[in-house]
Amino acid sequence: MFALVDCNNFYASCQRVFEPHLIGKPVVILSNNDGCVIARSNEAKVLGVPMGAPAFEYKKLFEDNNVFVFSSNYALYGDMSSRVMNILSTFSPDIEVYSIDEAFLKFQGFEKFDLQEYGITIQRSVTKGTGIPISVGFAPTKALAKVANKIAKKFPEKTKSVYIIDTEEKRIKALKWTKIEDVWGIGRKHAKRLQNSKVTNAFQFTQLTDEWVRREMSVVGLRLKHELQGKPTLNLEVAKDKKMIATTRSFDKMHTKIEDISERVATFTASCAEKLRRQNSHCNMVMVFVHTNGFRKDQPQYSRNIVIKTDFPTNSTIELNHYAQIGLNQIFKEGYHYKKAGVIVMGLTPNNETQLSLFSASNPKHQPLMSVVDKLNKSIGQTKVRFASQSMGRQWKMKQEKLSASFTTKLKDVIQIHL
DNA sequence: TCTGGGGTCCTAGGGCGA
DNA sequence: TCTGTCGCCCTAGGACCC
Repeated sequence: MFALVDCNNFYASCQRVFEPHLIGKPVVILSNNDGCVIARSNEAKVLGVPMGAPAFEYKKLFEDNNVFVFSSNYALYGDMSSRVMNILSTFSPDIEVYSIDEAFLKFQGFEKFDLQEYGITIQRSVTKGTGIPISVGFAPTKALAKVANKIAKKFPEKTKSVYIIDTEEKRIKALKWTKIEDVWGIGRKHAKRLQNSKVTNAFQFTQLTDEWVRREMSVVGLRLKHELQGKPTLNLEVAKDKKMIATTRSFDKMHTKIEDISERVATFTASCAEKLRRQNSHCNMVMVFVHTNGFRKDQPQYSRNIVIKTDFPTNSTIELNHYAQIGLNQIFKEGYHYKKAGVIVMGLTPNNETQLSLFSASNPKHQPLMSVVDKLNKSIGQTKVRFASQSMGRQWKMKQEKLSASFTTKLKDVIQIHL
């Protein structure tokens, strides 16, 4: 049996833990730059705030309905997430942290257990330990556990937020209830294609022939079909090193000069390099991209990316920025209003497995320098130590007008209780 | 005026050596 | 020497996830 544990409206719930007056009120969380809505409480969903809604379009609705609006606070969410995962890992040795707010747990040898009771115990422990409400779905496969979880979340009173698919009858009933576009692994494109073929729920999907599914949706679709039929094809995944690392941002306003973009690219590269070193990896490719604002149909559009191969594997900020700037210079075109840029490092290898180059090598002085920079930034606060290519004078600030305190990760933000 | 960010996996098609 | 075939590797693009 697998269980999928999912935190309810995770970001909104994190805010509520420290501001309990928000319970029962509509709450939304905005993306970086306070751009779009990326999380909503149930009350906000009822008001008709869709996922991904541009914040400026809904400003009036927020004001009219006293919606509490927050900028995203990843320090808080990340810390709360690890607390939830720590508690979950006490219930099964086999756990896959699937995302910031979800985890799969595997239960082998639990046949004699009353899973409904066990699920409720899990749920109470997490809520008691963190204040975050969760839903639990049990089923013989991961895809069915996702379905079970959705039912638990949709009918909290009836299910006590725990639902188990453990009979053929329950499986078929659950699949008939699940709309095809809500199935895990079926995105917009496939949902549309399936609907055109008169497949509107998950049960109908499982009735398609293997050949059709294989042809139209590749082995990924076929695996999903088998999973929904109750035949396990997916197991828990072990945490692996990343295969690429990206830092990309939209700008608060549009930029036309290469000096401005160049500074941003230097900062993004520094961030990628720092993440690389944290993962104990080197990379041998750097991709740089720039975009104009696709929403401004009145302006000329331009977007390009370029991949630069490094001469040797490296994780030095200085060396990587050298390549990133070469890339930027090749793709930057005058006369456009740029809204977004990013740096992605690829071709990652662990530090101890890097391929040496015959003719050139990473500057040996960089390693100790980088480790000092990382240490300093860790002890005195992120990005306090910067490279000259990252402008010191100018303040690039993300729009974060509604940022809450970092209640669990900054000493000065810890809530004080005076007795 | 204002529309996020960071990932993974799979397939098709071309280059290339055996 | 020329040609066909196979398999491997790489890349671009598409689809998906949160």
